[in-house]
Amino acid sequence: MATIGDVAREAGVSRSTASYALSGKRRISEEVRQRVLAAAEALAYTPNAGARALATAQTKVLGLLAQFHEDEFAPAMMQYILGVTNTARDLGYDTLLVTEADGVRALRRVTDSRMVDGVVLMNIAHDDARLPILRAAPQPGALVGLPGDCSGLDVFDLDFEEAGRLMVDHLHRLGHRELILVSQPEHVVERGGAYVWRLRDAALERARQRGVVLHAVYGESRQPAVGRLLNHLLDIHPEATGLLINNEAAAAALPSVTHARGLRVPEDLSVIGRYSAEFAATFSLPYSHIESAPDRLGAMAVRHLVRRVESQAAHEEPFVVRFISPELASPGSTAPPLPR
Amino acid sequence: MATIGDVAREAGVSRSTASYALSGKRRISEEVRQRVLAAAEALAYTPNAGARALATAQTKVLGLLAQFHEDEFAPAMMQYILGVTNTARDLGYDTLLVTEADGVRALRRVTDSRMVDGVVLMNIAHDDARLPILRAAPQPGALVGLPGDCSGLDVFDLDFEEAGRLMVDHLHRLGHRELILVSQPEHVVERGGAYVWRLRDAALERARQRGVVLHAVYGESRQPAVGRLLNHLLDIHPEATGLLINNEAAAAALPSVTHARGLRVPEDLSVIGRYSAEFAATFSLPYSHIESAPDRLGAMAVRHLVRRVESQAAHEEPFVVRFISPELASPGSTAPPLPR
DNA sequence: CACATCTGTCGAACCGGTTCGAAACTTTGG
DNA sequence: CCAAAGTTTCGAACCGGTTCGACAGATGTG
Repeated sequence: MATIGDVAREAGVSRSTASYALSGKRRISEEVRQRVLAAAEALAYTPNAGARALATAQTKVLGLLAQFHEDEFAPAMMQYILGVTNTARDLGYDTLLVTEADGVRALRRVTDSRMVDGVVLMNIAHDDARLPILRAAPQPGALVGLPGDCSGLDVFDLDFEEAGRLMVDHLHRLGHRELILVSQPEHVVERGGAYVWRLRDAALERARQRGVVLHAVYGESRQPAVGRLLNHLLDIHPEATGLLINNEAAAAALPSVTHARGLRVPEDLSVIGRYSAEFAATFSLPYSHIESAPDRLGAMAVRHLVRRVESQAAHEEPFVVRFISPELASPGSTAPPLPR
Repeated sequence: MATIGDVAREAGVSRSTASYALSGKRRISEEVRQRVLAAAEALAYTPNAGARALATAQTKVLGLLAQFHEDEFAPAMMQYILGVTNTARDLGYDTLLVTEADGVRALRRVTDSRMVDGVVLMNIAHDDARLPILRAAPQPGALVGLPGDCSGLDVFDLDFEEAGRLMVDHLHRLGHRELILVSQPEHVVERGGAYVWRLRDAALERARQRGVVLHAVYGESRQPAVGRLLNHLLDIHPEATGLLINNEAAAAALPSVTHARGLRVPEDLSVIGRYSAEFAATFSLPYSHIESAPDRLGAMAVRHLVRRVESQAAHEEPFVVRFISPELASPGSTAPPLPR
């Protein structure tokens, strides 16, 4: 494999001249520059990433730290990952995907060894053990998900509170007065998945204000448990005319449940989910839903991260906590409740 | 951040002694070794990955090159990725996930710049443009998926031919004499997705041998097209008593179709799919299926790759093409056909 | 007691880039 | 025609590790 020394020799110049000719960081006469470029081309020269990283203290790699819990819904993760890798590449960065179970060790390893210029953290827990490490790390970081303490961090998330309010308001406006909210399983909350209670508590609050009855329950993450649960809920709340779903597995399972019960959506039951358009297409879910925009979130986090990595000025800027506003998409599964 | 020079100074030894004390590649007196270890601990020393890569010509990173086509079924990909990243980590490697649309450029970049010690290629096309690059690269590679020409490559895939035969044999043995096979959409084949015709052709051949009528058709990758197609197929082949599915989207859409038509599985229709257990659980599919074992395939590819990377001997070994034998899992959706 | 051997440590070179300061060569102006 | 200024290129140092050969001191042998 050709080194810059080989290129320099081939072009008949010194290594430094070759370097400057290729990087353009100093004026090099047009004639010499062309010779160097031709030599590089002829030798198929590509800079050695390790050597460059050592010299410039930049790796042009971002770390993406994800954690996969057995009981979580893996397909949804893919969209976040693609949002991150594609955006990173557009900005000239590659992505080191770390899925190690021990997130603290993983983060320490990639930052301490300087394998990455910055990191994106996913699956943020309310009291995430990785955050102290990140705050102490020399590289900047960006979170996708809201922790309890955002100090010293750039944070990006869907506005789950607003999502909860939006769901309730929309159905209240249509005339619904009794709703069911199916959240993620309880252990997701125990693990610190704050978005679950953020949406739920805001929805409950808004329901109270509007005089709407809202039954909020934890869901399940697997079949057949989640199907059983949905049936049970519809059994014990026969007066409920609307269903709010903050749980991918429950959304995916709902069509067969309504079908089996002979329920028409939206005539007999209005439904609003919270998931991505991609997810809706994959599972062919016909419900109105709050777009959770995983690709946009991943892209935002990376763009901010790269700005902080590259610009000395941005490095000093105050930290941001930015929420994507929830939007109600294709509202085809909600309607006024039928008079009883 | 502490360098090995800092550690050496702290311990009162030379840099080389510090290096040997930490790596154990030469005898160092116990007393000095302890001093160095203590100094490293005190300074929270972690080797700089770039410097080490430069010195050892090893990055301890593997490349994972995946390609995402708009019309493909993304959720299934996640299992392969996790199989690769987790196995890699167990063996001491991190994973660079590259999802760039231009796979050739991506592969060239990561290999030429020596960012990785080896690469795993996914989404292999029959005539994959990346393969010449890989064969010429200094790093070894492993494919997950079977290309037309395996020469000079380590290849790992499910035995799709055997899967096709297994499906036909199983239903033939139960007494079925007319079957439908729904494959991936035609454009997947056009793009070079050989596994589609490998399974189909083997199934057709075996059906011919057994005197079974097999209607093989291309499927669709999205709702509502795939649901329409399934209905249409059941309409025009009323005598068919078994359905073979080599198409994730079709498998996911089938329950609602059979339900709507009032078909009981397996009494009225026996069904065998080809997908992973993880996929089955996610979509709560109750069908007998051939396990496609994405995590095992990913793990196998990585283990072989790492062996080739690390062992001089393995580097010289002949290339392997290894197929995972298909296994029929939870055969609850097949039964003898009802007498008509 | 001289000499060979073994052990533990050090210095220097190397990996392949980047970058700074200075040297060599041109051009300009008095 | 010479000095000053500007342009272009070079040499050397540095980034942070690893590794080879050599050296010093301790140990063993005849």
